[in-house]
Amino acid sequence: MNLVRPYTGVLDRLKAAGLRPTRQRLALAKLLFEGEDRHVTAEQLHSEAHTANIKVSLATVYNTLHQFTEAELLREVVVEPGRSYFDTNISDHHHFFHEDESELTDIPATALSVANLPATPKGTEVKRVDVIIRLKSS
Amino acid sequence: MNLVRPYTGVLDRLKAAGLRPTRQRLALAKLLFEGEDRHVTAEQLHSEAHTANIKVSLATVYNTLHQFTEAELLREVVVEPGRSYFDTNISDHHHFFHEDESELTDIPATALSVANLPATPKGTEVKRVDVIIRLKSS
DNA sequence: ATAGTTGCAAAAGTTTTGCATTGTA
DNA sequence: TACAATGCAAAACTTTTGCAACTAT
Repeated sequence: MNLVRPYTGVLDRLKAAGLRPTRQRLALAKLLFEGEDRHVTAEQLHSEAHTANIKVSLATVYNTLHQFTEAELLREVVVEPGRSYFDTNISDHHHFFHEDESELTDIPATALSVANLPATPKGTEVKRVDVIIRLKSS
Repeated sequence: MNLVRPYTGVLDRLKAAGLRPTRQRLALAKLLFEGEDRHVTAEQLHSEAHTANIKVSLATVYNTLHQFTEAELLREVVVEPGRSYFDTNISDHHHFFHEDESELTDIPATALSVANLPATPKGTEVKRVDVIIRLKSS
């Protein structure tokens, strides 16, 4: 077992998710998944792609991010009005959100516990529990 | 003590917050604070105002909601990309978010506990802890 | 009167959609 | 070749800003 990351090529990952490895998709997947876990906005990823000489429109970046989210390769995190972050860490965990920097960092699920969850309303089930610890500089 | 709501006129509330009670502001405050606690979007409040024959632009609704939030008469809740909710309940509590209905409901702080909060990063302090339990129909 | 505040039209963002193009079987 | 999937321009949202008009002192 590889502690850094159970490595599978990005290509295999896309195939496993049932997504065609098109040029744009593969390029974006490489930017996202080859390296450390990260939290990116669509705009950030788009400009990275540009810098890396990958020709891709912002709309495609959005579509791709949503397809990856759908395929559970990414997780969408909503902490600010008018902007979504996409998290490459899809394991169970929570977030610090540093408001001054607009920056997210992970909190392992083991480092925090939510207890006494109230009963869910009739006819519903829990999809996910998000804990966001909002920080400000002190 | 009034169990329903420790009633102070909306006018006094605005004054106490240092906000001039202009016609629009007063009208929006009445819609927001005279009645049950609620979660509204800017668009919702704007259309309520229209229905109530209050002439106010959407931009002013946004400005007013943010001023109220700043003055701690409201709390902003971000759970969906591209839309903010404003909560008239400013006491410590958490939220269910029913994704299918795009609807928020309150969870009293006493009904749920977050334990073992990790140490906050150097130079930061906790501003708020948001717990969002995302629900789907089952 | 006038200094500060307010309210809104216009602008700026972010995100989604519709459809021509492309790629695959 | 046919058929579905893709990528992007254009459109649709939500939110913010700059400044003319207004208000309370």
